[in-house]
Amino acid sequence: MADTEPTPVPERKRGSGVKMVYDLLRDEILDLVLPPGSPVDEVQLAERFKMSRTPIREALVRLAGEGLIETLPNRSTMVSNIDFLNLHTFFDALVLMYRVTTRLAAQNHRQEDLPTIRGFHEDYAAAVTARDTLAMIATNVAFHAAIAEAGRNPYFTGLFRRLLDEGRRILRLYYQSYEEQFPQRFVDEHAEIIAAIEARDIEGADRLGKAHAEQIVLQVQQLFSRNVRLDIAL
Amino acid sequence: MADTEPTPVPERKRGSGVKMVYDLLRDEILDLVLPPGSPVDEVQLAERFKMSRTPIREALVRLAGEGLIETLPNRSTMVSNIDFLNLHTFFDALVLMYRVTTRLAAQNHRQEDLPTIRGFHEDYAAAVTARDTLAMIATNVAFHAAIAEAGRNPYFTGLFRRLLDEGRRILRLYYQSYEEQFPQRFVDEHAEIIAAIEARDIEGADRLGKAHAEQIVLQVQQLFSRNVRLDIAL
DNA sequence: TGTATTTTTCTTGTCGACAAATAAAATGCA
DNA sequence: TGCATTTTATTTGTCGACAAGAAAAATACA
Repeated sequence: MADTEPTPVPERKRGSGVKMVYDLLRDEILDLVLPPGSPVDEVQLAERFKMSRTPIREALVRLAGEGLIETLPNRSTMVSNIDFLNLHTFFDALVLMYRVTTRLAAQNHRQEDLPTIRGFHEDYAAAVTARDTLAMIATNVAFHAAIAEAGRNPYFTGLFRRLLDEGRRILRLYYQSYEEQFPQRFVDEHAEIIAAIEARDIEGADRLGKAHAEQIVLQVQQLFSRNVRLDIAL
Repeated sequence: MADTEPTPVPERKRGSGVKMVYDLLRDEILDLVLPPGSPVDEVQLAERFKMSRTPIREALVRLAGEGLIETLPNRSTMVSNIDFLNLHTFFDALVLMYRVTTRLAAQNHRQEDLPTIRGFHEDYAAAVTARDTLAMIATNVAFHAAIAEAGRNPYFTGLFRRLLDEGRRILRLYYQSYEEQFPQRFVDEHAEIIAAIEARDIEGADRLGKAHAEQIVLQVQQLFSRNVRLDIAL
């Protein structure tokens, strides 16, 4: 319980510690290695990373700023809970950002954006044929994040990135249960989206982005209600 | 130049220092007391607030997380610049958030939200008749922030708040020039928006929110181009 | 035994000092 | 004078230690 990692690195450069701790904790939170509610102890982290509490603290402040952890004053810090009761607000925001970023990509993308997007599209297709669920999640996120970048609106990409993070956490929670859940259909939809972006078909991209997002949300909701039903059945 | 404030408070409680510094710096940045590009010196702030660098630093990390300041590693920290070249991305995001939050308010508000919204509406009307420009900016922000809260989607309200902050900074920059710029018309539109929300007219609220936002953006853009033209003329 | 009160423990919040990195200033040299 | 090099100055990054606050444990008392 004390050493969760086999001593990452004993030596590092000035200024790199914060980012390292931030990135690693963020990954562990989003991958549910640190499940919601887990205590986050500064001293323990300081020992684990072989540094003083100061840079640890700075990383925690940043994580708290993004809502990934919560601090009870003078008492403790823990990984934020997933607000299952208000998941609909999450889905609303997610669908809108899918739409808007896809739309803006059709409007604002440059030629050099397309190879990147196509690359992730192919990675996703490969993950689907390999039935590698975790790779599907990761490449799907990368695909849509790349589209958002091509849309070139930092306000939207910022929110979208946070939403995708939270989605990653939620999907991890159920990733055992969805075999076949991200099917070939999504690969085809991705291809359509790319075509609309490339053709600068703004309304088409908007429509496809929305429909695609709603499909994904529907899948997750079904997954969700199925699991709840299982819980109740026991 | 050294003491910008007449010694705020020499005594304070454990844990309150960070929030105090954060709030004060945030206000000074948004009110352009600290204009874009201003250096933000940790030691100077520590002296000014009579505390050590540690809580100052934490406040700065949070401000950096919201993009209000920028840190050059190992060198200096300064107030973020306003990205005039990409203002359209700001306007796009602002209009969409106006729309969405108004729409969601019509859908999700509770009875107890309306008095608050009406209160800010009246404050704004009073500021208009008094021709108090700064009060107009402040109450307009409060009015729309209250509507967003009534929409009850923390993802949208979070982004909206940041956009309104940035707008506050931009408007401050030109606040000398716009007399009569927020006219009676906006008061009437606010009243229409309230009516649509109360009637739970979702599509109507959406439409009004969008139109209202576009009007505001238009005003700001006109203000902007007029000032640019002045600069060029000189 | 049950409850109020004191003590202890544990975690965070703050501090002052030092180290590292960068830019600016000073110096050397042709 | 012009340029490369060394030195200094300034600012941030990190550290270890201590203090404060809150919960948990221990104690006192009816």
